[in-house]
Amino acid sequence: MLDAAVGAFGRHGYRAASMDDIAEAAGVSKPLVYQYLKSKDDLFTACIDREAAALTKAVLDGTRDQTLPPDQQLWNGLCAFFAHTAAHPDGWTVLHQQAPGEGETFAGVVAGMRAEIVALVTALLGRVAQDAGCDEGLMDREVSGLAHALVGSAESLADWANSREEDRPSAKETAATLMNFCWAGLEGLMKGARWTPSR
Amino acid sequence: MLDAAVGAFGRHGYRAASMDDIAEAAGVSKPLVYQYLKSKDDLFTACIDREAAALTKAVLDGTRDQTLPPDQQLWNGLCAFFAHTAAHPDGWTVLHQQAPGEGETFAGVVAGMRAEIVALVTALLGRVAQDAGCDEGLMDREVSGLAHALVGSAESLADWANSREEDRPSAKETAATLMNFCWAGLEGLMKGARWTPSR
Amino acid sequence: MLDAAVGAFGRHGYRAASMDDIAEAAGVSKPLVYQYLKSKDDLFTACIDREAAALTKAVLDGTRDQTLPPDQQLWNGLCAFFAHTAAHPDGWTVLHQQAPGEGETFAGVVAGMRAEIVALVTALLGRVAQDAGCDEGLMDREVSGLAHALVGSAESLADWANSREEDRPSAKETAATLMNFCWAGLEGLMKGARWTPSR
Amino acid sequence: MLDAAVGAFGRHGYRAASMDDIAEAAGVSKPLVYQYLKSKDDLFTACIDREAAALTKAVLDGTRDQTLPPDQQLWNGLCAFFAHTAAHPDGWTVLHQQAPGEGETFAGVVAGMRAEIVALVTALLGRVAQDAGCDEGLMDREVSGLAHALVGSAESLADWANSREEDRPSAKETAATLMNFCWAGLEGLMKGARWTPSR
DNA sequence: TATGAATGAGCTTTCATTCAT
DNA sequence: AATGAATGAAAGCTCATTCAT
Repeated sequence: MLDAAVGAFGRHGYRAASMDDIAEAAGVSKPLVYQYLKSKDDLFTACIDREAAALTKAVLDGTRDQTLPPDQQLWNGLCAFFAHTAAHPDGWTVLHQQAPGEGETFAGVVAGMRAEIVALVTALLGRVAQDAGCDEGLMDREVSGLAHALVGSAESLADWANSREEDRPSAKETAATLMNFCWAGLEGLMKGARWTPSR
Repeated sequence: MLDAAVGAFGRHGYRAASMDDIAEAAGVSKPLVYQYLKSKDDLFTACIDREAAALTKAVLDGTRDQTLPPDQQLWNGLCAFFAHTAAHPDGWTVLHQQAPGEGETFAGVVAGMRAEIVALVTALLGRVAQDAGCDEGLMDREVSGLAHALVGSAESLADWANSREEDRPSAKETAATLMNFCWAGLEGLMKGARWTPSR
Repeated sequence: MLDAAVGAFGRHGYRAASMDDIAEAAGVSKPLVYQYLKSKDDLFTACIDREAAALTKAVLDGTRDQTLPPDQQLWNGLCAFFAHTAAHPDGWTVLHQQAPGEGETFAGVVAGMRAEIVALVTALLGRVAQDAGCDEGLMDREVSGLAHALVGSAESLADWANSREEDRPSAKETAATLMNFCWAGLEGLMKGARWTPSR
Repeated sequence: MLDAAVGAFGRHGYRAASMDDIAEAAGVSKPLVYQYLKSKDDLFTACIDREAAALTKAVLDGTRDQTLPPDQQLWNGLCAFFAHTAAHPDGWTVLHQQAPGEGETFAGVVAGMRAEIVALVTALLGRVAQDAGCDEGLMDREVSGLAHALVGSAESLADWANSREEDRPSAKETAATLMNFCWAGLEGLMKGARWTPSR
């Protein structure tokens, strides 16, 4: 039933998806939906919770092996991320496009999930900095921004990959694109290389 | 009047913002709103159009000087982008959080704006590749993804910067973070350097 | 099961008391309720019937002894009435407050019960008139009104007694109040004494 | 519009009267009803308030002349009461049959009105006792019950008079019935005459 | 027999949208 | 030109009522 709800929400948005639609899509009657979940808000929250937990779990599972070098770990996480978003496009839409715009309550759940992933990336970048012998304190203020940039580019690529009707890139291809995009820069950055405007 | 509408939409979302709210916020009566714009859809479209045009113009103006080296041009564009999103937070919210989730019609407008900016970035990356003497054809398939990654990280950083209640980074600081994040990678990439999984 | 229903109806009213509430209060499942009584209407009717019959029986039992003088007979009936309404407050509420307002069908049952009691009182007043040697025909038109007044004051006193949280008067005290209130008047009336406006 | 609502509530009861019915009866559309009164509860409350105020005013106006002897004053009040209930049968039904059974909120308003009238009657009875040279303290405990009995009989007679399809008694006739019913008893009572069971 | 699970129907409420002034 | 007043249409939610076990 949550599947139907996620599908409806993902395709029409929170307000536009009526409970009738959802019930019909689930192949049940409206009151039954209300028997399981007390209100539309609760239903939406349940959807977000489930999708957020699933996505978080996928990424955490992908990055479980802490013995790998950071780039391999990041690569694994990205592959897991793109594989999951490709496998659950409606869930991804709900998380990325619908929930944040429908009020603080819903946005908060997604923000929490995002914060968890950002924290993961931040920790990973910290390891890179440490490996590079970089003064960690010097970096701290910047790392949060970098993590947000990395997560944002991954989100954008997930949308991009999902939006392709044909010739859709695989999760690994997308992950490779992102690694190519950022890794050299990050590694260099951790060694102190910085880009500065010429004047 | 559009200002009031953008404010209401940005703060409450498309469905949650009632025409009463908007009219009141604009200090006019509801029928007057309908006299200027035929329907709520039209009003929202007008908002999106205006905000998208303004943001596009800001970025294009920032990158007008084609004689600059690509990194300087990108830097200018990013500064313009972050300055604009910081100066028009409601507009940015409407474009980034509300419009895409409220139906194809609205999403299309934003997608068009995004495509324009992606095209700009793509062209810029093409110049980099050319400067690096890289075989352009070899890159083409990848460049679109890179451009989307870059745009996505910029969007994410705009949100991140706007969400900071205090110690909010300036547009230049944010742009610097992003340049640091990606430029070394992009430059190297154009010279053929690639990240590959070790196994 | 009817007890639970009467309790629920008395406390929440006919519409506000849901079948779920009633079934739960009765400690059985909803379908079982429907097996015994075909519908909510039937259930309510059964409640009213039972309560009306019980109240009528109590009053009739109290006034069974026709050999007593009329005032003693009335006194006995009132004691029985107040004792019953105090012992079955929910039933009394259902009869007095809920049923009359919920449609002709239900009101009819209560009206029937009331008519029966009014008839009893009317007969009693007839005996008083006869004893007083009063021309019965002269009275007839008025007696019905007097009986209604007497019944109404009894109903009002029942509510009043039940509504007292503390220092609640006993059935006999309440009956005495009512006898004091009306008996001298009735007796005089039957002898021809009448109150008339001075102008 | 309140007229239509009072009519609908009086005829069908609070729950059974749908907002559609009320709007149609008022000759307007449902949203208009909501523009004037925020909710069904508010609408019902407004009806009760208005009817209670009107009835209270009628009775108070009838008993305004404090220079009259108590029986005349009571007579005037009763005439006003019966005239009003006969002129506004739906309002009377709402006050007497619907409101008390539909929740504490509504019952409270009616209880307040009733308390006001009971207080009026109580004061009146106090004057009678005083005129009779009766020890007032001795009476106090009983007077409240007497006042409730008197009010209850008036209510009952109002229903009875309104329920007559033909040969309906006038307000004065009804008031006379009630005065006959109670006045001799009350006057005697105030002089110390009491009815007591023979054993 | 007795019930968990399910639903048809209807009610309150809201909102985009339009007259009539 | 500009608005107070009004409405059609639809959504969320509840409840009496019934299957299928």
